[in-house]
Amino acid sequence: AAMDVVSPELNSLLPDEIMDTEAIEDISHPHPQPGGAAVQTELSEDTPVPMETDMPVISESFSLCSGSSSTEHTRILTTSADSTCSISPGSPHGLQKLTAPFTISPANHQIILNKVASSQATEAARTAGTQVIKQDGQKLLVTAIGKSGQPIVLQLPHTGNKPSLSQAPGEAKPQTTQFKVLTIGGRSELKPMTGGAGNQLTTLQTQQLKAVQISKKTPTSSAAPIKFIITKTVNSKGLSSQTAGSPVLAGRVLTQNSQLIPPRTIALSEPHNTSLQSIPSKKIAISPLKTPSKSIKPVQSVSVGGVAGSQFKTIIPIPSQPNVQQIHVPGNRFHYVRLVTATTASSTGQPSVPSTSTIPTAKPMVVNTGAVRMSVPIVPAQTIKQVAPKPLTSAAVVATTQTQQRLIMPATPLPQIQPNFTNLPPGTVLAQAPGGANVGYAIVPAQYVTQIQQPPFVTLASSSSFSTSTSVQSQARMPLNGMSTTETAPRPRKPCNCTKSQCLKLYCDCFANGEFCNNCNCNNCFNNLEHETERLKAIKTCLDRNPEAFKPKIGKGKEGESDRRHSKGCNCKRSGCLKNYCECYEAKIMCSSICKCIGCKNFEESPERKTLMHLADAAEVRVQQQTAAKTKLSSQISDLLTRTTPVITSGAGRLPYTFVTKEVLEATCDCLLEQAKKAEQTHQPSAEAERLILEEFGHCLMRIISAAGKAKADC
DNA sequence: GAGTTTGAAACT
DNA sequence: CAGTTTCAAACTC
Repeated sequence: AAMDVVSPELNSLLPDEIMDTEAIEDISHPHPQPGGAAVQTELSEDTPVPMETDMPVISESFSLCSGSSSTEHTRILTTSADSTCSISPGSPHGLQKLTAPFTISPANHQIILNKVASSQATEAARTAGTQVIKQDGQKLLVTAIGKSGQPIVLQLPHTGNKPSLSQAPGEAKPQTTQFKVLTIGGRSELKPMTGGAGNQLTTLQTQQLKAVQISKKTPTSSAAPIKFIITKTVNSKGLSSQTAGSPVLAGRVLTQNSQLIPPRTIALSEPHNTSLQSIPSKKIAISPLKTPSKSIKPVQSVSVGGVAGSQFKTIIPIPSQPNVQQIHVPGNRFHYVRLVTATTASSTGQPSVPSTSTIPTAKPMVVNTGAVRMSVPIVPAQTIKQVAPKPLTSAAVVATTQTQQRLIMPATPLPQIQPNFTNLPPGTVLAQAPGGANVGYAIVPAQYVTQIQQPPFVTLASSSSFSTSTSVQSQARMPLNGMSTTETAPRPRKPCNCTKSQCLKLYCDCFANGEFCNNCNCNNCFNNLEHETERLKAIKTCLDRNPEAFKPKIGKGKEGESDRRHSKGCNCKRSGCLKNYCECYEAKIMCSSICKCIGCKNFEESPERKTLMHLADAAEVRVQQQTAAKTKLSSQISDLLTRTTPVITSGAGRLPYTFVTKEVLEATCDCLLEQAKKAEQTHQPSAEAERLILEEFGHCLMRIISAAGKAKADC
């Protein structure tokens, strides 16, 4: 039996947000079959999954079905329960279906879906740019790496066969794993998989890397959590030779044939030697997203089932920037990145071999969690300040391939800290596997990106930073026109000025928002990677005090955004709730019945409030007008200079003739006339006179040229 | 920019 | 849970 990548305890504690942001599709069995384990998702425990549905089993093969049209942006991932994918009877954890909304960029068409049992495999795959998930000894590796139009390679190792993940590519042990190579038009090819050097990624260096990670959480009661991660990787040109040169351990990654035409239908079969039972129907939670992202086009979606049911569709907008894909999770202001590091299969007795030893180089892997609106800006790499390089064994880096943004997600566990995961702020390493396995969950805020400079080690993912507008600050900055700031240009968080709290208390806005301090003016700041331990302790303390500490204060009301209100209400006494001291006012929302404020004027009919709002509106308009005027003026000046100023920057510099102004011309003429008079007065012959005049003219020209050169030098 | 005011967070 | 203190942002001058 393979070790759980994520312990059941930890898994059960994982917050919904994590799943949401990961675009994890959960499949649960609504009607547990006799002899078959009921599939229950973690989300089903206490969180309704709106998109759950029953899915009939269509085939006995795990299949990925893409859209029928090559130009179609919507693709469907279909998994049906069969002997290979269903749970064996009596198995406490039954994962039968994998439904994963993920984006498949038309340009890359790379999908990596891994289910691997061993830690080495996990690490290896992770290093190789894949995500590994194991299920009870079963290994499922679906990997699609290649150029556009290349097939998706899926590998499904046998349950009984443990991958020798630590082995070098060349010494891969023969395995009876079978995988199905999916090609365009549904053309598939089933091949035996024997890990080896031949199974390597060979096209990584020339392609963009994107990944969508989809995992499934198992119910708390499940003894063996099952997680699926579907990763779509698109090689990025930015990927260095490191990536290219990194062999996939145990040969779990197959070389793509770049000559294939764009895939349309993807079918993945997963033969198993286990006596798994097929499940007639599945309850599939396609998307934990409570609300689909707005304004999404083009859209790529993955759904479970052979039918491209819209109800299963998770709409994932594809941003113009291939590497920027974000997930908008309403109600969540953080974006989460799950880090699943390798675990040691204790039950199997498989020796724990440091996977890193066999990994020649770190391989950046981008996990696209889907496009989202952003309210937390991703700071360009140039602004990266704090760097906390971590050993390869203790840190993972999430990176975007193009913007060079990286997230370090420290996987170093902090056993003594077991906070309420639901309320953990970003950047928190959630837990360590009970068995000592190195399992880390990291909730990483977008701003985390700014913490990292070096692209260390295992780069996992992601441009998926996002933040919904539910945070107090985001809402507070919502423009008066009602348009969310998340729709506009991202605005950097205000730097804090903490002096005594070490930025480890909720006094600090950065900390309170689950962000690291970045470009702040704080003193003795501990809210950074260098003080990971202290920060985690502080988080725990805050959560002990208030489990909701890191949740947005402004929750959506019953009727949606128009009815937002403060979760606790304010307690203002002297501000009349019409100053930014008031959290309600700051969030641009009315005080509600739960507020305990005194002398509140922040209600709908309040004349003071209306006046204030009008003033603010006017001020806003004024600022906008001024800004526009400045912009216009600047543009005009620039244009004027461009048109009136002669070419200066050309290779030869400003041309001398540009200095022949009217005055210069007159002076030159005067000089020439003076020379003519002089020649006349001295009774010079006409030829000599002409010579003198021409000579003077030459002198004038020289002077002009000299002046031009001097002027140029001065510039 | 220094000082004051304010209310949430932290503490008792 | 209430009262007090601490804290950093908001605000004023």
